[in-house]
Amino acid sequence: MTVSEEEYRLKFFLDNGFVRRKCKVCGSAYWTLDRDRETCGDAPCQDYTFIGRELKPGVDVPEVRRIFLNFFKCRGHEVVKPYPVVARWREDIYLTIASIAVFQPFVTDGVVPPPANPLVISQPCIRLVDIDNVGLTAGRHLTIFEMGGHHAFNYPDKEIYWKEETVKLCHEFLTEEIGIDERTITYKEDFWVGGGNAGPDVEVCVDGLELATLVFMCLKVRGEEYIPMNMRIVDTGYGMERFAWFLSGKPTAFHAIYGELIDAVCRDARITPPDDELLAKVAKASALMRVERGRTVDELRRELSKVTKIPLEKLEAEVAPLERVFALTDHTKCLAFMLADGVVPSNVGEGYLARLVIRRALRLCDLLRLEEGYLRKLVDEQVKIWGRDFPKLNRMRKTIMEILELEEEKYRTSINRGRSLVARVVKGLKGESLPIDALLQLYDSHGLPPEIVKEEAERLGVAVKVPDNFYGLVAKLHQSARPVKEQIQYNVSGLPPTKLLYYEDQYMFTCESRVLRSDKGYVVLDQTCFYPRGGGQEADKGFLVLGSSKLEVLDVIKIGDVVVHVVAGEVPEGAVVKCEVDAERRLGLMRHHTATHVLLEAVRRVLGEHAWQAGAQKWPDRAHLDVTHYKYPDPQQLKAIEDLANDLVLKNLPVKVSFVERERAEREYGFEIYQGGVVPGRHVRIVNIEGWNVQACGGTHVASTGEVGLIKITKVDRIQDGIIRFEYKAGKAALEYVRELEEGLHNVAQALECPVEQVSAVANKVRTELRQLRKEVEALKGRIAEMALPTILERRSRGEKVIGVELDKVDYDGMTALAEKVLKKVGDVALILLSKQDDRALLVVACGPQAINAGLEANRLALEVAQGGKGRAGGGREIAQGFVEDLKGARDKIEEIRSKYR
RNA sequence: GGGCCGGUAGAUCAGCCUGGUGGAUCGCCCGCUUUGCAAGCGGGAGGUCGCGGGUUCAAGUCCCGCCCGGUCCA
Repeated sequence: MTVSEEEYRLKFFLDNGFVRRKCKVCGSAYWTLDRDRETCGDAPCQDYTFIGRELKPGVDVPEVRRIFLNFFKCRGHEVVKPYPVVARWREDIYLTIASIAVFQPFVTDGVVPPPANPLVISQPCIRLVDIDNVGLTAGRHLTIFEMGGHHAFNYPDKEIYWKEETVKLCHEFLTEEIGIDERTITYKEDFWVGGGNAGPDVEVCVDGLELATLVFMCLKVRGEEYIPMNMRIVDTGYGMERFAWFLSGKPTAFHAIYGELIDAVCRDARITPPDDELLAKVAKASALMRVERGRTVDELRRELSKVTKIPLEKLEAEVAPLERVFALTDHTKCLAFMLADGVVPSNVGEGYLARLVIRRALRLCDLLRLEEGYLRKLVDEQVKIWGRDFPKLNRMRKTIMEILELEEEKYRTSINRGRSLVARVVKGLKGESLPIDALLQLYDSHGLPPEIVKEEAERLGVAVKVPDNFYGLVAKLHQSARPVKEQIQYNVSGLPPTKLLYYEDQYMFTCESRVLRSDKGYVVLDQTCFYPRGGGQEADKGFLVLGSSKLEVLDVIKIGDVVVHVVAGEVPEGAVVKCEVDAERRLGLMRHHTATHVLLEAVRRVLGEHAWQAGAQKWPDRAHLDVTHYKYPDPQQLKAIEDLANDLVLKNLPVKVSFVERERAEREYGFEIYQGGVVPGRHVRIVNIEGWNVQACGGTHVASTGEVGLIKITKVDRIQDGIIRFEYKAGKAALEYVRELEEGLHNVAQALECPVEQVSAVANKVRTELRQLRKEVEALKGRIAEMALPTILERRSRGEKVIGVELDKVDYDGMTALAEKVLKKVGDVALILLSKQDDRALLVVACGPQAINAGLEANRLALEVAQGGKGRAGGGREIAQGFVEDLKGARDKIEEIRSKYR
């Protein structure tokens, strides 16, 4: 995208004596007051010149935040409270990655007005894409940071402010409020694309550090094209941590953000931090490094050594441990926020991201030789520090600690399992070094980081070469196309929105409607009381009645604003039909839907606020609810949940449904209303069980909780790590379920011939008896087989080398046991056993060592006998088995062999 | 959601590739030995080889489906 220079030729720049220059390093155009300036002022075109300057020594992040918010408040902006770091109102991203993310997509699409206009916010943001670089760049990269943003939303009919005012505000903030020399400020021209939107922007840099970006969002990205938006949005981002770093003049941002915590961790890890001079040198140089994804740490370190002329060994020894401390403090703050917002570690979704950060942090702890449980300790410190401004951290402290303890345990067992796995792989190794394939497999299948494998393998004396592009190779393993979801395609263009009668009266099961369109089994009406599949609720079934003909409704779907009835047949367009919803079925669905809201709240109250709905499905006779939680609930908790839910049913509270403006609903009830996922539109439908639970929900509900009837949890399952599924039944279906259980119990009692009260005792007795009997049978089989033993030994002492024995209804096990006993005593016989069954005879041939030497091999003999007896056989030289159908033929064959070896 | 790995004695695992008598170590029980001990010696108990189907004379082993666990990626 080429942007016209005019986009940046602001009156503000021209009036105040700014000149436009091109950076001699990167070639970017920028505006400056300093006519002698040669570079754009951003890293890596120049290094950091603010380190050690101490413009405002001792300033920290809360202080910067306060200054920032207050400045813009005084200039007409309303201060908006920060949103969660988990972006539950969005489907396209897991985490809040920028302050503007808070207002996407509904505000930026013009669907919903912003909470204030203009507004200012300091929003904690999490970005994990650069996690590898955290610590290496003196704090330019962080997983968690606060983005200060002043935003103005300009509508076609209402202008707040645009480029001129934005840059002016920024400039005033930097110079008047912060006290930066205006000649050191550069405004670099740039074009920004992200989140489906785009627009020109200027990067605001001072002394090598980009302090803010001012984006003028005015385009929508449609494939290859940019199309103008109706709205124009001022989207600014000021790095609070960067300001703190810049103002304090500390060697790294981590010192500015965490202060004494860095020293404390260094002490705990027994690290002597390098002096500030060395640190400053490294920090300045890090500004010049091209830090991109895909470049390895080793590579960067080598470059750093070259730039600073500090020997690589010195860097490794003195700087690397400190960088790990930086990364660890960063990761622990990130975890405190993620977990406080209710992320439960898992192998899927945002939970996986949490686990990723936890595992990296634990690995850092190990590298720093910090004791077990240190991660928890450090996160606890972070909760204390940041909980002052973000009270939710304190509220969730107990849950956070519990989760971290469980995760550390999992990590340790996983690593231990991994170590023994490495030992096994090494043992099976023929060559000297571990192949890359094995290394990849250990990581991909068992989560073993290559360094751990290397460490363990080298301890066992096997060399390991970890390729520089290791994680790239891992990525290669996962190149596969994703399957496309199947969906009914039906063109509804030209049709008016269907009037949704099920929202006007949830108990309306019949109505009269005009047929707007009918073809290929799809019928669209002007209005309907049929509920279409959606929000986890199954579609209604029933009939469309026209005169004497009844058309069965098989499915109902909603495409845009149009409800489409899937039927077996056609109705004439323009006709008026009577809709008849299967009322009994729909009532079942309503009970289960309301039961779901009731149960969800019970679950959250018992398990905690981190328990978020991760999915739900309602059928007429059952439902399930998936919830994020980190361990299997114990029986007391389950009982408490069930009790709580049923208490609420008995209270018979009204279930109130209303349409509310989105922003009002969010303000009044919080993001907890989006448990079932994001719902589109200006107005959201709010289902309110007063005093209990409020949800944004499009489903149909009963009018009061009493109508739900009994709620019975039927099964609790861990469907994924970090997600548990409750299956339950409500109303008549619950009764039916209990009845079935009762019937089943009676059947068991009858089968056991005991009273119902004693089934478990009797079942236990039967089980132990069965075990005993099985053993006894086993022993008896051996004994029966043994009975043939004296005869066999006697025949052998008479000189028989091939001994044929016929048994009756002895199975393979018994025959094998006998053979074993014989061969234990004498090694020079070939034993041919036949055991008569109903329609055939089993055959086992066993040969002792001397017999084998003499040419008597069990498998060969067995085959011969089987051939003679119309059977089949096979096996090894010592023992072989098979069967024969013709007993006489087998006997003859055995006789033949006997005579051969007499 | 997809890929990969695994499920065999109370625990950790071998056996599976190449089908033919289910094993090792620790733990447990009994006995011996020792002043004592996480010790030593001897003996013993302990298994629906995750579940179901198929192939085969024969399946822990091969094939298919399912369940459970782990792990990586989105």
